[in-house]
Amino acid sequence: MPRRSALPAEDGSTAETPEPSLVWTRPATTRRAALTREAIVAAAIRVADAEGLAAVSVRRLAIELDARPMSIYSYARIESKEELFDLMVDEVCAEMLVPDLPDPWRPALRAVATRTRAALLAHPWWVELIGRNVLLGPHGTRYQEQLLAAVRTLDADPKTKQAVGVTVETYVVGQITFALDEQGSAETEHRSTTRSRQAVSQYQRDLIATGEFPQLSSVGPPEPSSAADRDRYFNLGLDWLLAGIGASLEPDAGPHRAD
Amino acid sequence: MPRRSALPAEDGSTAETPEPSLVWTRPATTRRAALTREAIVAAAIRVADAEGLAAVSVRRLAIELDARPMSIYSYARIESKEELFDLMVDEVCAEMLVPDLPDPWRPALRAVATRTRAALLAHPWWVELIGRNVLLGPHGTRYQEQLLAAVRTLDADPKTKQAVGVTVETYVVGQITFALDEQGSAETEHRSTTRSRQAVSQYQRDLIATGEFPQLSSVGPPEPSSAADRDRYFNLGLDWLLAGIGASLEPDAGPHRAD
DNA sequence: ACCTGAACACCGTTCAAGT
DNA sequence: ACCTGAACACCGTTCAAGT
Repeated sequence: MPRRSALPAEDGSTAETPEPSLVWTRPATTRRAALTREAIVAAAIRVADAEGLAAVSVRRLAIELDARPMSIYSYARIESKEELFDLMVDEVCAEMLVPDLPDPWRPALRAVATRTRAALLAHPWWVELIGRNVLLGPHGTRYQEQLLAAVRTLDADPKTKQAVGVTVETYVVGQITFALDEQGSAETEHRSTTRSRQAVSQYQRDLIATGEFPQLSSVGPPEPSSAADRDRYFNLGLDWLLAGIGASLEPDAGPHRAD
Repeated sequence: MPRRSALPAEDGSTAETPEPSLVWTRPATTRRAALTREAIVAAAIRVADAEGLAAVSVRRLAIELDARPMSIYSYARIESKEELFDLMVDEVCAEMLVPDLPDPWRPALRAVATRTRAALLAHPWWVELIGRNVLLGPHGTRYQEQLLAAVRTLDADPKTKQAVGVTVETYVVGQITFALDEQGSAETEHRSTTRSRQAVSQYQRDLIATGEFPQLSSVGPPEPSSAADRDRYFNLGLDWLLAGIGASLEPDAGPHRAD
């Protein structure tokens, strides 16, 4: 930032014209040039990851990028904040793409599910947005293509194969939704300071003590599960799902009919 | 509302004392008595169902209930808007309770899944909230109890049985998340006026035309599915899931091992 | 034409003042 | 003590004015 000394020469210097800066001291790119759509979306994702979706505001992004609020609209070329959310959703979809998708459908689906889950754990707010933002950006489309590619070796009609892909995707998103409770997402952590974990489990213990919850009391209070536990149960459910798909669509491998 | 005429008698009337109202003209219950927590939560759910979660604001509820904004806080006895969301989430959990849960785990899980799905289709915003609001209200706890009751006839250790319940719940929530795209939720409908369905499918068609999406182009563009279709695919995926669970946990009924 | 400052119509919540 | 009006510190977005 070149400073121009418009002050009267109190210090004895005689500089009254704007001091011409040397090319070396001048930044090669102006700040404006850095205010690209990519930078804006990246900043939004950074804020959402760290502080939750609620912290993503046009004004906050402006501060983050050292710009004025309305510049966010003009430089990202968005017409509303919701369009910014569209861009954020699509960006995360890029992270869900598996570099080398195996050919057989089981490992392929497992790879997609694992990578999708990793991306969603890193960007928990995605789940909140996907309910209202359709998956149709370039990366979202690529993700759908990947899902179809994963099931292409299955011997079934296209509609059914698509249903398999969607079912697996669906399972991952659902798992994440509940995993977020226990994991320490930005919002969850904030909540736990407000109403202490202790008060919460005390309340649940009191409820169970009424005797109205025989199943819950026999299992005991739901203890917080570790990350390793959650991985294990995620894979267990995925096993069940893939086994069921295999049993229904590849009856030669072990015929079993659902009731 | 009894009016007291404190105005000077410009109209010639001589009423300077507060006119005593007849008992018949006085409302039996004051408006304040109607401003209960139940009424506030019900109004919030009504607004969220009709116009989406974003339309639920303290000020809006005040208007809806003919009260002042801060009265919402005092009468619902909430300390923040987020606590109102907690109450809304728990209220919907009540709708997920199945009146007569069958004993065998398959029909029981099917009944829970179906009813959960119906509740979520009626209150799409629930999914948006559940990511950050733990299920620990009285009805939420009752729902967890129901999930455990549904799997109690399964021959497996408690942890595994719990995983079965969570997996099914997870599947339902995931399905809803994606179903909302296609169904006409409040927000989605608003969106479709902003960016026309036509522009959207045109964009996707152009993307596919690039040839980068061999799978998608062979399946054809994703046509909007009917409600009946969505029911069918929901049940299809649920069949796969239940079949997989059965095959893994009841190997006597048809041994099949997942790879 | 593209960019943006000021203004508008909202928010949730604090807090002091009312009863 | 309980309730609430006014005020505060934010929002997203419009629009007219700047360049």
